[in-house]
Amino acid sequence: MNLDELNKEQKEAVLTTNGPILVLAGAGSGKTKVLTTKIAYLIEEKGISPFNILAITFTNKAAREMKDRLVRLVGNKADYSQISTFHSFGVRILRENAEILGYTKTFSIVDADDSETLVKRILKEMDLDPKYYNPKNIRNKISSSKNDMVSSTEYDKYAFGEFEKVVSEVYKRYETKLKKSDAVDFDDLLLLPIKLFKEHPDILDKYQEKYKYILIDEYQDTNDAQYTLSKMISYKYKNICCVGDNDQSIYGFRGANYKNILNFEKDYKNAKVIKLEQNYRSTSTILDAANDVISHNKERKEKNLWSTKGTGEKITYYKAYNGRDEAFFAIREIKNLIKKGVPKEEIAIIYRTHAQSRIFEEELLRENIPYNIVGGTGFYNRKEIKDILAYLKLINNDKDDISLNRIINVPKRGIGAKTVSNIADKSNDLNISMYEAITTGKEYEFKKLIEDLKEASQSRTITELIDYVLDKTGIEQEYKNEKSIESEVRLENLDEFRTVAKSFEERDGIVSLSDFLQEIGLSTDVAVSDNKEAINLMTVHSVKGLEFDYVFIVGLEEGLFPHMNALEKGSITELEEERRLCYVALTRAREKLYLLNAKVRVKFGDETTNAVSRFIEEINPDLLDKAFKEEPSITVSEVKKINKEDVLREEGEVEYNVGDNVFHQVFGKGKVLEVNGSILSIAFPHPYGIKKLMKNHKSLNKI
DNA sequence: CGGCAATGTGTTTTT
DNA sequence: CACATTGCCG
Repeated sequence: MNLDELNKEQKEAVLTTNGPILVLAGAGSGKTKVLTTKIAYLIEEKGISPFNILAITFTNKAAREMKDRLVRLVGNKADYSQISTFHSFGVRILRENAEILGYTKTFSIVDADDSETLVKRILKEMDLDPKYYNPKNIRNKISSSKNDMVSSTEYDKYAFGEFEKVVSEVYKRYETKLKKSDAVDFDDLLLLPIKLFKEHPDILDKYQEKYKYILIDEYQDTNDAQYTLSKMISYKYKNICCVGDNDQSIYGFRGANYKNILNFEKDYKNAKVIKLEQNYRSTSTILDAANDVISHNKERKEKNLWSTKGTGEKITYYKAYNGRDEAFFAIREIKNLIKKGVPKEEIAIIYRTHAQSRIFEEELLRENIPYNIVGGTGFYNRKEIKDILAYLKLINNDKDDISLNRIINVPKRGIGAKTVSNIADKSNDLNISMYEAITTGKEYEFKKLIEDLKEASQSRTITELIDYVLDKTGIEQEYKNEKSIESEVRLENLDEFRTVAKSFEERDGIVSLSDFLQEIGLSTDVAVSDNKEAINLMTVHSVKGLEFDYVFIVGLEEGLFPHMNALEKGSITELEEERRLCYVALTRAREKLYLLNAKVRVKFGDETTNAVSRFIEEINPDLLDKAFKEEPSITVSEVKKINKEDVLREEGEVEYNVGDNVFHQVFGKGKVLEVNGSILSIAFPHPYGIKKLMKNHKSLNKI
């Protein structure tokens, strides 16, 4: 095997196959390359069976990427290694040992939405006002307790205040209901394997023998449960290779503890520590900017990341007037890049929150530029998809009260809230599932329908079953009758769902319903529709581990990036996580970075003025090339004042007529082209062009 | 029970 | 703004 492409440290990381090793790898220092080469080396040179290798990543996207790269190195053998996220690894263990833990093999997985719905139902049962006891908040508390491995019984011991007592009771009921439904949540996928291993050392031993070689990517993002799990599996042979970078720790919100990476040497005696400090990815301009930003974090180990790639182009910084202008600028630049021959897949737009994607999507659609979008108001969050999934889940596991509740009256079949709550009461009293509790009435018709679907599922493939369900339940007919654009889209989505199921079947041969449900239960995006030759849109969290030649980071404003919630709490920890997030974003680019923000942004329906992100101000101005006319910049404290004032005139409305000359605070002199109610179209000199503005806006005056 | 209108409420990030 | 929840009426 040819290792000539690796530098000295990378080579050492690959060749050290036995014993614990920690690779502290700066951004772009080739850590994925080290991991994939190392797996290939184990298989090809050390004769290790691919079955004995476990590689863990943090997102589905990263797992897919790693698998693809490994296939390129060793061919289809790669399929025999377990390369997945912690959660899908957990599903596998659970599937193989379900009965021992008191579940069946066809257990359901509830996602974050379902689990919030469950919390709401419990609050209703307890007669508590969800306005005071916020369901989302309570769900988060339960989830983070689980991630810290605090059980409901333990939580109760330390629940003192009135609110915490309630959380404790909800937590207890939540666990009972899940168990009764033969269902697990995302956190259980980590906790139950740990429980299994604690209670059954013989089973743990089996897995330790199976997974003799363990590799974990993004180790700085492990939470307590993941940390414990990886320690357990690797305990016997200690052939564990963890790769990470504390400057890229961005999952604090879900309990990640970057100290795990610092404790590695304590946990594994005589661990070898290797530092990768040469960056192969980015130009020095990009790297300098990233270093400028991250150096403002106090809680960090100094690191010396260097590049030999040359200076490259300056970073383009564009301060837009509003979100639309920001998108215009980005798309105009992207069109130029494409014209110059840059492949579309080498361009990415990255943002802090999903909500920002829409305006870029609109402009890309308008310009006919193909794009992929990762995550977001995902496919699996659409109503019609959740409905068909709930049917499939109930067919697969009739104890699944969560799914039953969702679809017992979808499409409408005259079963109202009262009936449902009667069924729920009965099921609680007799300690049976809601499905079992149904014996009479219209709901019995529903039960007969499900019985028929179950019967049908025995002799059908998933795709055939989906068609059968859509037909028998009347879901498809309902949308067909509706004949609106909305219902057309829903029908298209259902078609897409068929395609997803089909590609599963084609990949794995015949798939069992529970395998199918358990696998897609963990995916937030539709991997199948990822097309090449398209530009990429995603959040900073999803972009980690990826790289592109041209990267546009948008929405660099105080309140958005860094996000308001981190600022409001005034906690340094959270601000520093935002900064690491920015570091991750900046270091994705190989050739050129574009930093964008908007002065005015629509939020909750009305306009707010944002100050420039502190992260831009932390970058040495010599690295920036400003693509806008300089005007007095707004400081953070000034914006606080502006936001309190109303930007619109309250009285003395000004009348505008076509041809009027106006002056705008930002765009300067202009001429009114069109008056349409309270909206004016005004021509401004280059580079602003024609803008639509509100006639009562304070920034606009008649001259 | 279902439909509609009024009212309220909220947006980080992922598995 | 967009969506969820509540309240009222047929």
